[in-house]
Amino acid sequence: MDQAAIPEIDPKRARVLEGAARVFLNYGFARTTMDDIARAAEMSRPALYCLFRNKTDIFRAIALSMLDQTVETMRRELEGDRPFAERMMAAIDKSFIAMTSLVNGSAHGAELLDMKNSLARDIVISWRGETSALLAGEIRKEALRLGVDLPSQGLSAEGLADLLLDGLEGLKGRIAAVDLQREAARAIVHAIERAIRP
Amino acid sequence: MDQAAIPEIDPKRARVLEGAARVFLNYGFARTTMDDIARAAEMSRPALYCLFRNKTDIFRAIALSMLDQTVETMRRELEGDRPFAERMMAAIDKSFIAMTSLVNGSAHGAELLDMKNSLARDIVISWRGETSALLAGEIRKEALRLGVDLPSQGLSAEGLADLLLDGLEGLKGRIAAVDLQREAARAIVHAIERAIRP
DNA sequence: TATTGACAAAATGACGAAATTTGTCAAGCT
DNA sequence: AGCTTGACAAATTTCGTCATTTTGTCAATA
Repeated sequence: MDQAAIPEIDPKRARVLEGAARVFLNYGFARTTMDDIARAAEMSRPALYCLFRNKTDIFRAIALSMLDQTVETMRRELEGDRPFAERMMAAIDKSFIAMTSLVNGSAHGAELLDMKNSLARDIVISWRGETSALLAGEIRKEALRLGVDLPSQGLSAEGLADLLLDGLEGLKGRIAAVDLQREAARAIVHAIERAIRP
Repeated sequence: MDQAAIPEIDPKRARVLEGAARVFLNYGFARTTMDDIARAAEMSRPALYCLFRNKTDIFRAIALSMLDQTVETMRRELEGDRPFAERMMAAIDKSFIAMTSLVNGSAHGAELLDMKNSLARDIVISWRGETSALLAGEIRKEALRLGVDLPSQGLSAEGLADLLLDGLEGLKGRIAAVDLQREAARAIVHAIERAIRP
């Protein structure tokens, strides 16, 4: 929390991150120069180096910021006492699907996802862990509400959360239309719901 | 069936495919020359051109052959009247997990998987469709045996098969050890089994 | 103190020459 | 005949070099 919050509250850093994200999405990582980023953030190029060590760090900061925001959104949408499937779908829709559609609409979105697998691999792995734990907690809570002891049924909340995330990852690559993605996601949530019922 | 069988029965083509697969796994697609392949297949380079049009065709033929073999194996393992989960796990283990461990052990396995997404994209898509249909059929059969009407429960056999395949794809990337892969796969199958129960 | 213009070092791009690889022969072997 | 081969031109890749761009870090400035 602390490590993520301190850089976030600096408005200059935020300006760079927003501008850089725009440029990255339009030109891709390799084709954007620090000068592009400086102009997008309305400051001189050297000033960037007071805020970030280099281009890679900016990219990683963007990834961290977006993924943190995703987790935050997901956590918020999971609150409340609406039915399990409804909360899960809202969380998925507002975080996971929203993020992919943002990236899909842009020219170099795919390239940036590749970058996440190399330049920001550790950040993505950590995000995956957080998200998985968050969803697993929700699944565990729902099982408890239903009076089901998952382990004794040969199930694990973590395993089901991973299944959900892998399923979302898979459908993201296979289905282009957002509404069909939502529909497929709903099917996955429903399958999990049925798996954990008494 | 016919289209796949005709090239398979030619022993010379098979020799090329075996040799080329070895070389591709060691050096990657870009770094292997037709001469490498010819030597691995113990024939002269021009002779290759009597059997395949170019290097890409050889690669695609390897992909087609391996994936066809995977489907065949899966179909065979799904036969018989053993319990649902047992047959599913055997099918997954002998086809999907076996193939990934082959690729994982080799130097340029990852690169070749990338190639499958570009040079042989259509073949992989077709394989995915076949495999999905095969697994969906099995799921549908099991639901029928249990007297469960999937659509009326908000489930679809195809959706569950896709969930299974996406889950396998995901765990393949996340888990290195084969026995842990098997364990995670078993958890997915078990979740599906519970989802379709009455 | 935050920002800038300027500067050296490093990275990238361009481009012609050299070398390798490819695809296709006609000729040779069984 | 049928299959294989060495040889050859075309295409592609690699290499070495140099010009340009980009990066990261100053001291100077407002």
